[in-house]
Amino acid sequence: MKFFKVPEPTIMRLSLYSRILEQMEERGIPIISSVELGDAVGINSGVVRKDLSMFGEFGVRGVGYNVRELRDNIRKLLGQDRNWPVIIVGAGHLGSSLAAYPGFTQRGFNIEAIVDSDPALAGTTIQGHPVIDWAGAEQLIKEQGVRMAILAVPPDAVQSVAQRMIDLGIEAILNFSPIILKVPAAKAQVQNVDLTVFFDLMRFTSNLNEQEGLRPQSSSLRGLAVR
Amino acid sequence: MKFFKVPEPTIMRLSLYSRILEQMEERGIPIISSVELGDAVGINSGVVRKDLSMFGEFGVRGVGYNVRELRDNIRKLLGQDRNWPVIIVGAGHLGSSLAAYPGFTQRGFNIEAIVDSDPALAGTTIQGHPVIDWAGAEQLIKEQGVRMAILAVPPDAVQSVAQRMIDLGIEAILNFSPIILKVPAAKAQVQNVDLTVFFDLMRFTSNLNEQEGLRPQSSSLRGLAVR
DNA sequence: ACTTGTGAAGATGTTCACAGCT
DNA sequence: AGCTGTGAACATCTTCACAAGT
Repeated sequence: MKFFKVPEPTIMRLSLYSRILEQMEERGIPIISSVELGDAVGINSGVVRKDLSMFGEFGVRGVGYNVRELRDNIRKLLGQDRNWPVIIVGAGHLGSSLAAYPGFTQRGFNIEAIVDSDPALAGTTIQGHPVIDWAGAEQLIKEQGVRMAILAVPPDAVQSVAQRMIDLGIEAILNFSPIILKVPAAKAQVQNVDLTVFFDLMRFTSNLNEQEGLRPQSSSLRGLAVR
Repeated sequence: MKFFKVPEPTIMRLSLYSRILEQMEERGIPIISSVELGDAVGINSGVVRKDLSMFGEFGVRGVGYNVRELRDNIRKLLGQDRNWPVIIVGAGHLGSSLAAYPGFTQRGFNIEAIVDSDPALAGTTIQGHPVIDWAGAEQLIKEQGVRMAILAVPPDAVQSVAQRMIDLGIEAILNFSPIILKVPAAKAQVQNVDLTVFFDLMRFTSNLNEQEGLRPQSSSLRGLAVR
């Protein structure tokens, strides 16, 4: 098996392409060009072609890409064509909103359950997904071979919850709490998604714009020294 | 006023530093080195120094950085020291979970209200924040000078809601729906945060790991051609 | 005529290593 | 002795522009 390096930005864009292609297919559009796909996700067409050419030759010169075919290939690349059992930890607002998102199932994730330590919640359902306690989680993870966990728990609980999940055999963790979760790389993979960062990012530019008037957005930001 | 380019990753890391420093201060730690700060956010100390030196000379050679001083400077850089009135659009799960996040207020955002088109919700409160209708939103935005909006609405509503917000004078939009919101740059700034991308990113690596056994995570991913 | 796939050039971001200061 | 600030080397990602294919 021959592996090669793939830029992380490429994977993130594949995810975007995948959704655009889904929409194109629904609308019955058979062919799409790299320019159209690029416009749809807000990037240059060359990036699209580079990204795709990395994994194979999916297009036809002079024509474009077959929408369904490309979608299927990307789905396969991202693993969207298979069923991934997932467990959500934390039945609060964020956990619930993730559980409520329908695109989840469409994209190959299967929410097996939501784990919560509140005994009052165990046995209930949220958006049709059962809420279970830790004992139930242990059983479920073993039985269903769950490998991915989504952490939507309060910041102070993150580290211990992550450890507990790893002990139960979880291999990949997506952490939504505003805490940088660190776990020995050999134990499990962690992806931290810190929403507050996006707020700060947005504000940083607003803050500047205020000082020089609103301007066209550019990918490279500008700063202003403190003194 | 002298502006200079700042890498977007730098801003995102400043946001992380800011929280770590907050924690350090609470624990009464007076001084921190670039190595310690780097470890805390999981990066090389050189990056920390580069990031900070961009905005001024905050440290003391041979000593380190004064925690409180550095925190204050970063707060100022990111605009966390001022009060930013914000409006959340969409009183669903995601909107509610954002409204529930306490760190929001701590970090200089003031959630003025949650706008929702459901008439049954107008007049109620979510997490202490009033839910208002569009008429109320118009008034509030004008009166309070609200400039930032957080969109947590269903995908099909995003584009029209964004337009409506811009018409009401909103200058910065943080879009959480899995749709790439596009707005003329001169009208407003948009930051799209597509959560599904993170899921796909995580799965991509899991998908590969499965084929070659779990490995240490590395920042550069590897791929496998489709054919 | 049109659009892909891709090497090469360019831009951006990161790491290194050491001079400079306490 | 220790840690910052920073130029220079390096790595990574993006853009360009054109040959190749239909």
